[in-house]
Amino acid sequence: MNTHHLCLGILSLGEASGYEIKKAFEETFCHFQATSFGSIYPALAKLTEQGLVSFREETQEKRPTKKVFTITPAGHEHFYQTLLKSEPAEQYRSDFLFLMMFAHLLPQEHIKTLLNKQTENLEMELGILERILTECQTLTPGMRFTLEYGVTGNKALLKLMQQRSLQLLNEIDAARSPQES
Amino acid sequence: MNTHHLCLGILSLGEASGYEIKKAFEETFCHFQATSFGSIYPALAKLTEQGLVSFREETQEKRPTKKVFTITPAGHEHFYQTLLKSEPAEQYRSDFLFLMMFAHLLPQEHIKTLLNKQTENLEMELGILERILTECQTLTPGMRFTLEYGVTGNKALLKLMQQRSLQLLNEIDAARSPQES
DNA sequence: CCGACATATATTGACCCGATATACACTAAA
DNA sequence: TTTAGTGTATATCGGGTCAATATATGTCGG
Repeated sequence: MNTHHLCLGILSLGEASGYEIKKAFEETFCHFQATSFGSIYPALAKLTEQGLVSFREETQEKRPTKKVFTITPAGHEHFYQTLLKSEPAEQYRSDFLFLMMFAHLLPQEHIKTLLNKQTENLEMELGILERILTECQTLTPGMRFTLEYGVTGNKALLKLMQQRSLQLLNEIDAARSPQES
Repeated sequence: MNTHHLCLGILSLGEASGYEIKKAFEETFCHFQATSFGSIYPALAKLTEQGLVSFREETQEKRPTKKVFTITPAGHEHFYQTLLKSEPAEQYRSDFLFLMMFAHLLPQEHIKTLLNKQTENLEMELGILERILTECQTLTPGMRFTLEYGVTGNKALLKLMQQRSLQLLNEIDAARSPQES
């Protein structure tokens, strides 16, 4: 599942420019997919070449000219085949957990700051997801599910952060003091 | 936080070859960090060049010759400075949620298969994490925390999958039938 | 009037990852 | 017995990704 497929997916929901595809990722998909202009524009060029999308140039007043992309029937079919053969994979990368792995090397105060920042990050993302869930009434069942999935994960992790943070600090302190005394 | 820093991190726990660094990621770090030979070997070469690690060649009987890398004092200091200035970030990519976003395009049976596979994946990872937690008695507080973090997230998501899967299938079915009748 | 922000397309360079190549040893099935 | 598979070990390649940057224009607030 790469940027080509992600673009086809967005375009299967309606025509859009490269800029609008990026925005769609930032708004609706950001908690489980991301991409950048450096991937989107080359992908759209190649998809056009392959006949999976087409575009028209839309000259706007007081705005740069837009290339509006539309998915073709061949593109729809190709996207459907991609969906059918894709495995439900997930990947998770956390600099936060990597830092916690080496918490014993860091000053107590710094660990506290990291734990607080992480908690804030989780709270912020939870807030965004919940706002979309309550504000948008026209979500498809699938979209609603992805948001609830994110909410559930974040809520559980937040609870852990609130319950475990102090304990972790104490444990690290306890493991440190024998050497120092 | 890139492969250079990840290698320094592993080496700060003890000397290792490139192959062993990869194994460390697969065994202990896999639920929140991953990397590949294509990143590790160039990283080790550059770290050597910069004087942050050094290596000796270890000829083994009946095994290929090993390059055993050791972190230098400069490497320790560099790693410490990296830890201090790193932000606690996270990123999550899910082909599974992307597929669910377009579940309305897929046959009911296929959605069921995807939901089952995802549940199995979560169960498997949960099993691995819990096994490490119970079997390894010498874990540092930080390591224990990262494992519990993973366990908590996976448990919450598994519960959601068990509670919500059928409901999702019904909702998609309900949204589909008006057009078909 | 100026700086910040938004719209819009596009490229670059550094980096990352999966696949592949090479090479040897061990083991278990055919 | 041989051959396929697995494990140890190093290394590279190509395609893909990402953050930063360039360019151009318009809006809005201070």
